[in-house]
Amino acid sequence: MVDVFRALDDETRRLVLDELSVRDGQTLFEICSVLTMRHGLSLTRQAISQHLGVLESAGLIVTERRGRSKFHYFNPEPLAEITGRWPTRKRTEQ
Amino acid sequence: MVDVFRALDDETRRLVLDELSVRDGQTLFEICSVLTMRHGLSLTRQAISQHLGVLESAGLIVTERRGRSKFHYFNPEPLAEITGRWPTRKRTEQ
DNA sequence: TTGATATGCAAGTCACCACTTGCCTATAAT
DNA sequence: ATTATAGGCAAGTGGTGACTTGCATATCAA
Repeated sequence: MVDVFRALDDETRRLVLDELSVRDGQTLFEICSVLTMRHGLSLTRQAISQHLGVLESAGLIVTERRGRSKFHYFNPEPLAEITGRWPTRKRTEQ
Repeated sequence: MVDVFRALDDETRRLVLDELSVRDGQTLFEICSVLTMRHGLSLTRQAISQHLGVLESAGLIVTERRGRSKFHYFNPEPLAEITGRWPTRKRTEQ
């Protein structure tokens, strides 16, 4: 089990969420190629797969398997743990 | 320079922000004692000091020195980098 | 000035995380 | 059946982050 803060503390994982926000439901191979093409990342498929595992463990993505493909969907719900924990604007000075 | 995601990836630092949200402008010693008393942490003063340094480097706290005391204030502005990066609710299915 | 208070700096240790490598499983196509 | 595609598992490595320890600096009180 990985918490949302740990999951977000990695630029590669944040880029994965960016790309799923643009186009939801991509496969591992699609995510690999888009990270390579659009962000210049040169990571192995296994590295990306491990990142997806972390994101799924934190609840930030949910997956659906069809045949030999596995589709990944962005789930923003865990982000509420961050937005709800602290006030977002400065309190009035006392 | 530490980014906001790195800074938040530590429960001790998150607790510091919690406590500053409750009572802003505490000194290092005050933060140490409140973490010990209310959260059962047994960390050295130096450990807490390093955490405060990380939070300040990320812009999440600002400090003000008066005499031999240094007061720490919570600054939530960097949190906007998180809340603004991804949609907070699930997109309508296509 | 002497001592106590509040904080800072720097080196060292330990554990964890990101990444790679190598091999394996399952589904689909020919 | 054989081959290719899509993904999974596990061990090993390198680097970094959290924490401690020891010493130093600065401010205030007596």
